[in-house]
This record gives sequence, C-alpha cells and structure tokens, in this order.
Amino acid sequence: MTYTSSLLRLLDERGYIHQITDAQGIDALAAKQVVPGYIGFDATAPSLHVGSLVQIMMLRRLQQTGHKPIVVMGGGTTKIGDPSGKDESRKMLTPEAIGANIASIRTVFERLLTFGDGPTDAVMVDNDEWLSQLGYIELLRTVGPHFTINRMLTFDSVKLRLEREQPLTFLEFNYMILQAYDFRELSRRQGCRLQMGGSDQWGNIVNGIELTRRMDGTELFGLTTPLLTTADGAKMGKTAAGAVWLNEDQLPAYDFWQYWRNCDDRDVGRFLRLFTDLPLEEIARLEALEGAGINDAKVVLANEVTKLCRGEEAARTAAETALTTFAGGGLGQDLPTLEVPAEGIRLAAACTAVGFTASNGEAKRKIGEGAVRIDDEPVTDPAFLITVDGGATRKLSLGRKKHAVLLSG
RNA sequence: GGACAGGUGGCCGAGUGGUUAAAGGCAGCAGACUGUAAAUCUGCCCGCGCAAGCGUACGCUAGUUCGAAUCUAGCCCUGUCCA
Repeated sequence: MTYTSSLLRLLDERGYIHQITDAQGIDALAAKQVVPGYIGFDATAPSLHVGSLVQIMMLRRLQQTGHKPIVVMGGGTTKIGDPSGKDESRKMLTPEAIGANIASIRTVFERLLTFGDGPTDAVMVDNDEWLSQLGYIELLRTVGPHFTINRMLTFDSVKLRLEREQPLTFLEFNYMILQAYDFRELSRRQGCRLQMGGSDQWGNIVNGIELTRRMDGTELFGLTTPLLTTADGAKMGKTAAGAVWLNEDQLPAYDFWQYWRNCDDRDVGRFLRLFTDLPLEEIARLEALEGAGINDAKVVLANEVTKLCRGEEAARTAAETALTTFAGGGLGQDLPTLEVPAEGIRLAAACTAVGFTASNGEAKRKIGEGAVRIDDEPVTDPAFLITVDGGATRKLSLGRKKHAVLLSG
C-alpha cells in the first residue's frame, strides 16, 4: 500500500515493517500530528547489542520524520528477572546494577537520538516508575478482567512453549500483562500512541492496545519489524565469539567495524537501508556492485554504522586500521597490542595473551596448523620465542583476519 | 504429595562396568579455493605442560568395584499424568 505520512513511507521503503495493527489509522495520524512512539528495551546488560539496533534505528526514523521517540527501559521488568531465556537470564539484578546498566545503555541512544524537552525530542523512561508502585490486588481488579486466559493461550509466545512442552512459568505468563500495562501507562503519561518492536512483540503490543481501549477508550497503534536474521539464518548480533555490543567498553570499535565489514554479500543492501542514513539511490548503487566490488559497499556499511553508533572518529580509525592491515600488509593503530618483555614471550602464550585463542593448547594447535604468522612469515614452532627490539613493533597474525601489534615492553 | 520419564561437552544427541577425553550432527576455528563474502573440500575442536605426562569432565553427594557416564542409595532439577 502507499502511505501519505513521511514516517510510514520511510519505514516502508527501508524495510522496517512486518505488521501494523491499523496501517491506515497510523498513517493518517502521523500525517497530521506529532506521534509519540515507544519501544521497550531490556536492562539486563550494560549494553544493548546489534540485535536491538533495528529498534533503535526505528526510533531514529520516528524522530527524523518529526515525531517523538520514547525509549522505555525495562527496569521494572528486569527486577523480576526476564524468564524468557534459559538459565542465565534467571539471574535477578539489584536495583543498583539495573540503574548502572540503564545509564550505560543511554549513551548509545544519545548518539542516535536527540534528547530534550521539545515536542519531538526523545525521552527515556524506566517502567520501574510505575510497575513497582503496582499492588497485586489492585492490578488484578483493574487489569485482570480485561485478559482472558483463553486468549492469552493463543499468543505465539505462550503457544510455542506449550507445544514444545517447555516450561512456562507463571511469572513469564504475566510478563505480557505488565507489558500491556506499560503501553497504557505511556499513553496516559506521555500521550504515546504507537508501540514498535520486533515481530516477537506482536502479541504484547496488541494486548496493550486492547487493554488501553477497554480501560480508557484510547486508540493506540502497533508496528513490528521483521525478525532479523543474517543471510545464513543466524540471529543478528550474536556470534559464537559473543554478542556484538553497541557500547565501546563492551566491544572495541575495530571489532564492531569488522562485524559489518564481514557481513554476508546478500545482507549488504538490507543492512544499508536499515542501519544507515544513506539515500536509497546511493544504496541501490552500492548493492548492485558485483563480485569483489561488493566489498566497497561493505566498507561503506561498516563506516556508516560505526559512525552512527561509535562516532566519526572511531569509524575513521577503524577503517584506517583495516585498510593498512589488510590492504597494505602493515599495522593499524586500532589493533590489539601486547607488550613483549625483554626476555621475549613464547609464541603460543602470545596468541593467548592478545586474545586470538582461548587457551595455550588451542594456540599450539593453530600454530601447528600453520595458521600463525609473525610479520607475515608463518611460524610453526609453538615454543618459538618472540622478541621485539626496543622501540620497534612486530605484527602477529592468526589466520587472515586476526592481527595484533607486538611492542617492546 | 503420588506414578512414570528424564538430566551427557556451546547446542542437539549416541553411549549401560574397562579398549571412552566420551560416536554422530550443528555451531565454531584454521588450511585450500576466493573478495576480510558464500558454497565446497581438508584438518582441528576440555585444561596445564617443550615433552613424557598430569589434572578435570557425563545434575549433586556418598557408596559398590582393581576399574563407573554406565551399578546402588540419598538429594536437587525438568517434563508428563494423577491428587
């Protein structure tokens, strides 16, 4: 369908839209007034990762088209301990830890959104503000009548668990009620009219809309993004090496840049539309590049995303490091470094020390396989003693992609 | 509270007394081929040690045994059904 509001048009042409509760309704609303819209985020870690970036970018799009982004931090829900994952997510965080996480996460939002008091300035709120005030009996009486178990059982989040015969705790079952309540509360406090989220949030969003309609008679809207996976089917933002964190102190800019630089050919166009502000014509040109030429598009992608999330400076340094390291065979300043003591260090120990390998045993195996090079010369003796002359630097590499700088210590 | 089933390496999943650091698959890492991509083929894939070797590991604890992931007891956890 064609949209009249710039918001919906932008979201549509850039590939953010999976489902909308009432496409015409929200389009009409966005065409005539400032729409405050929110997305909820978890506060279980000191940083969000790339998996949340689509949502953050949607808030950015909201603001770009003249609307008001509301960032909702799940401080209240985090207090309970999000039960959706398996064992690790069972941990319950202290209020102090949650507060620290929220402060840390906020730094990324500040790069991508403009905060303030103006009508289209972004605001950040913590759902703990209202959730922790709730009394159980009160909640049951006011909200309880609007939910039927029959209906709740039909939601995918619940249904899938039951079908797979996986446990679903009462706590988790209640999660959707709290999330629904969030939407209603935001509608009352901030005049929020739109909730966005990943496609897995559809049920929660719809519940919030229904609850608010029944309790207050207010009409709200919901919009979800497609579930983002990489071309080979993996969830975005998680690699075997760990999550791709948005915060600098969780993941160095160089590694962040490399994540995008190494993306699958098939993902380039999609990612450029979702995660950069580049004009669509420019993206069309980039994704049309063929063969090795697509690498140029990947560099642009890495530059742009790193610029947005980490700043110009970080993006430039990471790009320069990549250029000199890969193309020039030299050394970039952004690479991990290791100070080598005067008496030298064994090759295997050096590999582990710079983080190439998890253990000396693994390092030895890799060395034996001929994967490790010093100054681009393969070395196959794990006991080889590396020394660095005073003031000089040497290059340590494992495979094509892992490089580090050795300094004299 | 009761009956039954089950808990194995990042995940899935074989294994019912020694030859099992534990088949196979997935994921991952490296090599070859390339384009810092994908696909494919090959190798690797608990830790320490230069090495010989040692230490840990099959939910937890205690036991049987020359020897246990495998047998016994108790406990914990999960699922299904019953109350």
